[in-house]
Amino acid sequence: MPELPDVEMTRRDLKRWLVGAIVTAAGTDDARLSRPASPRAFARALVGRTFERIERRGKWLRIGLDDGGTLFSHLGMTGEWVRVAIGAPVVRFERARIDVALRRRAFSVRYVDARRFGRLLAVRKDIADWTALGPDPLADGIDLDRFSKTLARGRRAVKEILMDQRVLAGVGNILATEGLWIARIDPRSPGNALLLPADARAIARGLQRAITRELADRKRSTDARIDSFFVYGRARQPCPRCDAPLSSVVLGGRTTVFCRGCQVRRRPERFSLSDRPER
DNA sequence: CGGCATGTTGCGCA
DNA sequence: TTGCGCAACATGCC
Repeated sequence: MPELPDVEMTRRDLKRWLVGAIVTAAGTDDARLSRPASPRAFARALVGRTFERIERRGKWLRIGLDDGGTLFSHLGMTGEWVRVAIGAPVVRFERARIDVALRRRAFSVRYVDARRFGRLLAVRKDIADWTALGPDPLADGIDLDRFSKTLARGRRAVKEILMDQRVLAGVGNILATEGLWIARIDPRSPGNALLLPADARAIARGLQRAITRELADRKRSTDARIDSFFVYGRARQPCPRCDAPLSSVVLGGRTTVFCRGCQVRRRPERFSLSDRPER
């Protein structure tokens, strides 16, 4: 499920379901998801409380309670929130349950996560995972000047820089892949080879377009996933723009699809003029 | 059975 | 101190 657009859709669901709702029962038995808090702390923090607001930054959700407490949720790789009738049986891969009452209606919200890479913890102060996040491209926009400087500083491949949550919160493998294809920039290009303002601008626009596109897509169908991507998951298929067969490489441990035909690879300036005099 | 998966983290090493 | 490459995490699905 997870990446900025999915988490944003989840935030909208949870806002409708939970804001103003009072918790009548809650529980989890998964110490892994609630780490470093205890599973018992989850129920203790929630029961009797009212949800006041829900915010998203990157792939994290922060849900505020009426007593100043906070519930943090990260969907990991396979997490999602679903709403069911009160008293409904445990759903497949359910890891936590929150029963609530809202405007005289009672229902249950369940956290479901097959692989359990997600997080779900009730705490009384912000966690480092949240405070360390960089700006959110959707909520905060991308400050081109700052972004450009960040790119120029590193020699890591630009795609790895984009997926660094301290640089831009919420960009994952899909968004980085799609955004760079839209920007026509080779994901292997080192950041310090992308010094032109036009490069930062193209990447920022590519990411924004990828986010907007996926959001619109999520709104429509629930399951038309892969089909909506330009290049993600389409290695060896023709590039939708220039028809060249799409290539695949591994960057930062993640499969990366791109087009050798229309995504420009930038090389770093390896030598200054004084290092390599002409002769 | 083998390979891959939308994410994060910790470890060994340069 | 920083950065890099990777294995590991836990499980489903093709």
